[in-house]
Amino acid sequence: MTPALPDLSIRQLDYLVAVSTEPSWADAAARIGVSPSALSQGLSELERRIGVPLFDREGRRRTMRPTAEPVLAHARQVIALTSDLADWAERTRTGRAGELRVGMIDAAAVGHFTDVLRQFRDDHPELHLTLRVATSGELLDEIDSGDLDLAVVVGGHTRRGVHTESLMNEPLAVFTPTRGLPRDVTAWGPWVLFAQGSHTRAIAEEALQRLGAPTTIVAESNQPEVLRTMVELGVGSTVLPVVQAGSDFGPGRVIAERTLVLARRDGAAVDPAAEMLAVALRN
Amino acid sequence: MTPALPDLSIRQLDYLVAVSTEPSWADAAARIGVSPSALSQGLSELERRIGVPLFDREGRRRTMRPTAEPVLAHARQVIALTSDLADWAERTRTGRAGELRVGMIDAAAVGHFTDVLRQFRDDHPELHLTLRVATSGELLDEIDSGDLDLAVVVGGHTRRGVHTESLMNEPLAVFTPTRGLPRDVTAWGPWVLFAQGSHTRAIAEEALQRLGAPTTIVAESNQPEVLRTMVELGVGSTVLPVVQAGSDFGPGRVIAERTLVLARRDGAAVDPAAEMLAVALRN
DNA sequence: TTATTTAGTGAAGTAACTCTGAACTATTCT
DNA sequence: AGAATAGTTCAGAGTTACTTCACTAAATAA
Repeated sequence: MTPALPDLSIRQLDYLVAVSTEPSWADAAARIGVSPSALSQGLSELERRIGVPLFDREGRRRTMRPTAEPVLAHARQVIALTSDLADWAERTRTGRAGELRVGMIDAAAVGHFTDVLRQFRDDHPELHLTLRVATSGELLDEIDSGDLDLAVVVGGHTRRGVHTESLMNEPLAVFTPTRGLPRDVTAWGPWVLFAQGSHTRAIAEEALQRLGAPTTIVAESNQPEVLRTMVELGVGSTVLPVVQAGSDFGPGRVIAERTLVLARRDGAAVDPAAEMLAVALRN
Repeated sequence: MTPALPDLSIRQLDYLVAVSTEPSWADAAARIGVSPSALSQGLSELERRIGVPLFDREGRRRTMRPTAEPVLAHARQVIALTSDLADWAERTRTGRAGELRVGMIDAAAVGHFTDVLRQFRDDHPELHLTLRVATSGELLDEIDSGDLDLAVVVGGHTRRGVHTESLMNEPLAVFTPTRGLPRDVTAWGPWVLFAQGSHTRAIAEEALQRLGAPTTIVAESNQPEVLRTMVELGVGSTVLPVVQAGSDFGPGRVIAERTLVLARRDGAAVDPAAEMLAVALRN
């Protein structure tokens, strides 16, 4: 059991330092921006709480007694520490300090938001920003567990405890081997698609079914690079976000769209840095 | 102009440390001796004043976010410092630390209060006690200027700004060369007395005049040792405090008394150590 | 000396803060 | 599902800290 500490406030300590620095108490009060009376009462209260006489009285005037030196030293030190803390807080508030853990699906990281990320890094050189690229599902898990502060993922997932906000709609298009896409929808395919379990895969399949196309799947991968290569090899057609199709294919036939959303932990404190990045991502 | 510091109180920092230490906030509140509600509100206030989010909300529960680590470190440090200060205050209050500057006239230092001083030194080994022996006038000047915390001097002086309190009455007696004191008062003398300006000298002269004795003065000194030697050499008689007469003379004839008083600077804060010594001096 | 200025304290009133207790909500345990 | 646990919010009361104003002691000017 610790012997109850005196409840000193920064303000009181500041009073003490002020009267030790300024020529008169009135000056000290003025510097702090408080009435002389408040200063007088505040110092009386400080003296009372510490329980050791700090001042001698010369008539109506009080002068700091030498005994009070340790208290003054304490005050200076605590004020210096608090000043450092205030600096830290200011830097954190303005995103110039701290850590920010961001997750993005590949299309966002190397497609839509590359420039935003680069700019943000430049604007906040002292901020320790880590970027993790993974699937929406993984990223959402990490948001949920608190391992990420913020993520850009494919919308449509519903995760308890994760708050999402729509960022943009992104077209998904069919890309075929160089010979082109048949007029007859039932002649489309076979398919090389994102792996089972991927939300984008589900959107693609659903769109194909809606159009009446066959959904024979001959290969799967979560890497768009792999899908593109397979298409080039003639293994089949694919459905990809336009931004990930590359320039080797034609413009592609848009058959659906997916939404990219900003995901944050529900109820997580609004990290100032995270909020700034969020603003940047919204354009 | 310093950028206004957040007015954090020790109490709030204590809250933060408590929740970081105890398994639950309820436990933390209990340890501090405050209601859970107060803890909750106090931490919200702390967060608000620092201006940086410190907690994440898991539903209704708040958990400290890693970002808050610097704040926690700050809190620990300030509390440690304050704890040291509280220790110092406690030691100062109980006279186990600090400095005490005492003045005494010779009769008090080596006569009446020798044992009190020795005892006090033993009781307060960590207290830095300095003893200055000088005349009442000099000591009172030093009390007045703040160079002494407390002094034992001869009463009857009136010094503006010095508060005195009677400690004891002390007999002054006539001591003569070994042949003894004449019956006839007018045959007394000549005298070897304390130096002009001494209050005791004035008391002695006044008493001799009142008795009708001649006041021829043949030698002066403020050192009782010198006066005694002169009496032994037959230069004359003296008037001394009984305690300073030594054992070479007879019991002496008491003709007056002087008062020893405790002198302290008027309006000076009551130094705890000084007060303890004052108590001891009063017996 | 007496008047004036200066520095600081004290009292009353008010605004801000901080506590308690009660009601309420989310989470966990059984 | 129901009970127990943990923590929050709200309202009200008590405390604290500030401002203004009146006052006193000391220093300075006349």
